[in-house]
Amino acid sequence: MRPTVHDIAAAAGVSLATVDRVLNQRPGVRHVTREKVEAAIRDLGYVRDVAAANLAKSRVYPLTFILPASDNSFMHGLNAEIRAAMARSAAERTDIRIVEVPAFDPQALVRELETVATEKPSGVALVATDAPDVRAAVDRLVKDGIPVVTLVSDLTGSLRHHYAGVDNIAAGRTAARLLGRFLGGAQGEIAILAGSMLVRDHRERLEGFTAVMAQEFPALHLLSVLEGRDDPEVAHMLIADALGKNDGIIGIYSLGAGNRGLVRALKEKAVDRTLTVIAHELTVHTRAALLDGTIDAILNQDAGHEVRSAIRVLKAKADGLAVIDAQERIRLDIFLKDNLP
Amino acid sequence: MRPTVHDIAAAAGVSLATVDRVLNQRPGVRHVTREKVEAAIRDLGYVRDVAAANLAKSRVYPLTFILPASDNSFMHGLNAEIRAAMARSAAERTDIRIVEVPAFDPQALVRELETVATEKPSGVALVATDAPDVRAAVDRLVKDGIPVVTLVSDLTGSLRHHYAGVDNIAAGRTAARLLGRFLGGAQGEIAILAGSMLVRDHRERLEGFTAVMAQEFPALHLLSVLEGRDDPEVAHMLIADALGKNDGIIGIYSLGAGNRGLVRALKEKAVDRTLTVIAHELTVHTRAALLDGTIDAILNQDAGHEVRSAIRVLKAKADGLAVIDAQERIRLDIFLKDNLP
DNA sequence: CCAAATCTGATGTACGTAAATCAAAAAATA
DNA sequence: TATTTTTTGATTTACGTACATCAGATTTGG
Repeated sequence: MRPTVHDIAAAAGVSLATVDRVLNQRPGVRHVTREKVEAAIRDLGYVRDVAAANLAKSRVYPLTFILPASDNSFMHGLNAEIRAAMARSAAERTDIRIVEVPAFDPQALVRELETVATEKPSGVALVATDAPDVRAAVDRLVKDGIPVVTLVSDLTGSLRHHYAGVDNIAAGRTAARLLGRFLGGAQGEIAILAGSMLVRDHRERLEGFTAVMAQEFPALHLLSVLEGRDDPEVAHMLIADALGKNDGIIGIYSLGAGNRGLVRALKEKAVDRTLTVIAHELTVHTRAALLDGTIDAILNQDAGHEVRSAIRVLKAKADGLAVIDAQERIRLDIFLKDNLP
Repeated sequence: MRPTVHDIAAAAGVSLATVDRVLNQRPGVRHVTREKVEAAIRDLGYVRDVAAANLAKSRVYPLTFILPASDNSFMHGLNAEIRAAMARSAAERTDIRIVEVPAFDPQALVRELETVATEKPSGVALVATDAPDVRAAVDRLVKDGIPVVTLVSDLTGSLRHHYAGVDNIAAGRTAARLLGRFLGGAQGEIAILAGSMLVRDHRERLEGFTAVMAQEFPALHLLSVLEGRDDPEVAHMLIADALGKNDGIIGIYSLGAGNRGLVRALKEKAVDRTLTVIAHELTVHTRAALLDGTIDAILNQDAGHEVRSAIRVLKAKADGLAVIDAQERIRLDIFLKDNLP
């Protein structure tokens, strides 16, 4: 049997109340006594029974998720996964709130972070917009003792406790190698469709992609980046235009959202030519395109895993517990038509 | 606030004791009364607080893991992950026991399953050897009310509650497509190195691989399967021999273990030729080979995920709770040198 | 050395459920 | 109707921890 507070009290030769004061960092314990208790805790290998503690505290974890109000499949999926987690709130003792802020608007995000700070939740998860003010606001939250996890897009250089998302540089590099290898030794042009260079994850994907391309596949020439603003219509226009003007294009890397437009353009303009296409995020549209051969590979991040991981980490941090790192690593999924879930 | 047993009792107009009898399926409740209580449970949306219940029961989940006594990196890794889970036993209320049985020996496995049945654990996880007797033994366990999860290798057609492992047919198909695409339109021979055709997961990988190869890459000719018994020495010998005799080989698919031998053979015999190589399972050896370019892609199943998933599922089944399917799907990881963890 | 301040112990209640006991009520049987 | 059997209620203890209160002990400062 694992030791309880009673065992600690007996071993340290103090009362239960004193053990409790030490464990919960309440005042009124002399230094020497505190050390006696801590020694007993170490010796017996006591670990607080979190379930019992939470029961006694009737603890719930109020968690706030701050998301950009973007109207694309990925954000909708993320939203749905958070709602699914809300449905499990009772069992998980969470009380989850979703807040939407205008996308790509650092100031709005900062204001929201400040509002959230006054509510003192057990934890905050946010899709970070990369700006110094946001960093500062996050750091303030952390210094107030509130666990913070970045979701999907990281905020490097800030004090956030954890990042629940994929390594986007690695994603870009992987896309480059897949595209390069799939194209064999062929020579030609590569079109790149991004959402916006203002978002960190897209910038990082591009960075990784161009690095590997330059180093390992010099026969492939990268065209300048098309910014589709994650909008299917814009994406369609840009790709249709590019394919019409340039028949040297033999490959496409779509690193953002709005792939419905990309797929439509491909079906209209590229039936007669062989294009190799790599895209991000598995949606109904990209899935269908992968199956019918329009897209050759999809790189994906599992929003469900990201949300569940963020919640686990926030709860653990709120309790000062360790997390299983391997479990919380969000993996880059590579889907070919053969290994779709 | 979520409803408690007290609320149910009040709503159903019965006493706490009766609610308890209904909840824990104890005898001594008239049919009509039982239905009144169940109605109240539904109406109020009561869900038992598992943490409190476990606390009251001082419940632990005795779990038994049955593994083949195989001496390869993957099984060692699996073993290590189970031990890591044992280290978390206190917090997770588990009491995990590992039993090793001779590999590829259905009778030994059946005997062990029968022994385990007498111990009435809360759950059993096993790496299944595919045989009718084993299926029957598993079915008996299930009928005794003991949750059973197959690990790594499934036992289709049995009553096991869940399979914690990858889809090996999909894995084989994916390997085929990667190899085919990486080879461009080239023509040549493909060597296949397996552990043994007696193991279901290897058979399934081969099945998926040959299917896609035949259908989509007719220019590639598959050589007959080499069985390396998951042994590095045997694998080395077989591959070195094949490469020496046949210089039409342009690709290799290694779908089992013992890749240390494969890598050594490649470094000795294939420095001057360009081979495309796909292997399974990320280990120190395959990892190094991927980084230095000897191997082009690694397909992997995350043993840690499999073990944690098996434990979660067994606990949930023991409590009659639902599992999050998406969370328990074990994914096929595809590693290129760019997205290694 | 006494008063004040600080520390410690003893005790009780609570969290939500499990499980047991005994008494009382209701139903079934004779 | 009397008796037995079955069903239900009331109550208590327990799980391991949190938290509050009050009394008693010990340590400080003057």
